[in-house]
Amino acid sequence: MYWADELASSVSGRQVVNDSKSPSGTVHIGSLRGVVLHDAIYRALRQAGLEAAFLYGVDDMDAMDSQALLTPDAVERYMGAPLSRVPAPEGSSAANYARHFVGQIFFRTFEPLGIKPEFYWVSDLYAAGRMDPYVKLALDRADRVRSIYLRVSHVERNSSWLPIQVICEQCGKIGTTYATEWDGSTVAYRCMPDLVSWARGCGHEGRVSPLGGRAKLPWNLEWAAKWGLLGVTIEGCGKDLATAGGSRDRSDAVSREVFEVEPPRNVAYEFLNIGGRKMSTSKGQGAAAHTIAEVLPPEQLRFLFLRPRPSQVIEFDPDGETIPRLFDEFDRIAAATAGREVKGELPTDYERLFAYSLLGPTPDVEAQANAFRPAFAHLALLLQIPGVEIEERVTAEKGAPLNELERSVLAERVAAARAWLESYAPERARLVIRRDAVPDEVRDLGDDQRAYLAALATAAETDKPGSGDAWQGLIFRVASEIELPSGRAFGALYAAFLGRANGPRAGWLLASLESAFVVERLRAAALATA
RNA sequence: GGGCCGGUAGCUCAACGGUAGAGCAAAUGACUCUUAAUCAUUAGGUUGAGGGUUCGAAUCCCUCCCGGCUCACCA
Repeated sequence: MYWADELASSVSGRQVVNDSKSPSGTVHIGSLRGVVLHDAIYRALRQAGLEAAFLYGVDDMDAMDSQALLTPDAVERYMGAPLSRVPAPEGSSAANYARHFVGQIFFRTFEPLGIKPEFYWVSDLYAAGRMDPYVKLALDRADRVRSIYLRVSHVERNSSWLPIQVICEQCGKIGTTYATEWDGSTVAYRCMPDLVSWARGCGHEGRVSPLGGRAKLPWNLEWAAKWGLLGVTIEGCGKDLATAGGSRDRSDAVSREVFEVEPPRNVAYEFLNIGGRKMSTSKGQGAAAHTIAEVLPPEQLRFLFLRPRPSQVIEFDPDGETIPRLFDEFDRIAAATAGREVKGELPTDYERLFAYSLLGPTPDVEAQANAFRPAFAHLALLLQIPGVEIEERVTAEKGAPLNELERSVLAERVAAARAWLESYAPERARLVIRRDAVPDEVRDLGDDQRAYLAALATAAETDKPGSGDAWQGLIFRVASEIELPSGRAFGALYAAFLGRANGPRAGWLLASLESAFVVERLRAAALATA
């Protein structure tokens, strides 16, 4: 059974799926794995007939800890401040930094993926006082929190330490304060210049109520508090958090022992590596989500994430043949789902995989499976030949007019193929007509092939073929006249015009060029000596 | 040092106790019409290493090797 269906069949009653994201730094493509996974779980629950909600929280009370996207003069002032209070970059209409980056960039990638969770902002939960009961519990039971840290993660906290981060009343930073002395209504705090390496506190000291949005819980407690407040029953996390003694273990223990709530079901998922390396937000490496999204339409992106089990690392190297193959595999699964015979093995539960790759919540699986999908690599090739009418060609391949769905699939793929040719396509997928000079590769041609080129030039002058079809016919006719196998004939043409052994449908290629140039090149190549 | 996940054909992966498989790549061949297509054929593996359990192990157990991540701060 598909893993998400298996999970859905093992629970009962109303389910609340939650996922969250800290909006610091860039959003890279790996961040989307969690989103897509949670969406699949949500859909699996609904399909199993369960009542379910899908929440997505933005941790915008977190301190700004990435200066990559701040202007130099803003670094000193805002590093360490809550993301909800850092201004949005110049030119943005968003209310603050968090809303700019998550709202303008990340959320924009949700909609196209067909993912529609209920969004909430953690700063709103605090400001509305909804987190207050958990803040109080955490402070009242600070000794338990400390002992959990020690027992679960072997982290020893000073006995005066409190599980709360106050926003400094003077400088507005949250990452730099250290709080002590909870008296039931206020805590004492100091804004430390050197508490953390990435931000500098102002030195202010005071007492303040930690309620109503003036302070936040540390990460592990905040996570557990959200579970309790929102009644979360299922929440996966990346394997960096899921390790023994790691964040998840700590939050689970806090949830049970401090807030006395059973933590949600976990689904630990692996990373997406690009070229063998982890995508890192803080180091700014790795493709941003929207960059990959240009080359991979939503269904293929979902497919990429949903095909392996969550525990499997995804090695995604957008160079080379990876992207065309992803399309091909998707098309094969689509064909199999439609009941057509396909070559090779199929993943178990391929129909489920296909359905979850489609945009939700209730896609028309049958129509999608039956839709005609032009091969990606072939489209990329056609796009590079001037004068080719793509839809006409694709319609001819299908042998019937495209329906509306197929036309939108085609448009999507044409855009993706264009983007791919500009970014990731390897040299050998790029087509360059060697206009300047006869390619060196013609030296490897045999005498029979040279004779063929000369004969074709002569025939072309007589026949004046004006279309791809006419050229294609002539190519075959001349080959058969001099009894040259068509494979050798085509090889000669590709060498003469592209400097390579193979290429796109030759008739169309020649038809796209001026006939004078074609004839001249055929003669020149025929005469080239070895 | 502890933990988690992984190591199967050149590459990406499947099989998860019952004769090691597929896709792509490669090689060969076919083709008067999608010649980067399609079709046919071939080659490619002591399943990281070594032990154990079993009638039988890629699969279960132990040890080791290699890779990624993680366990201190922060999230």
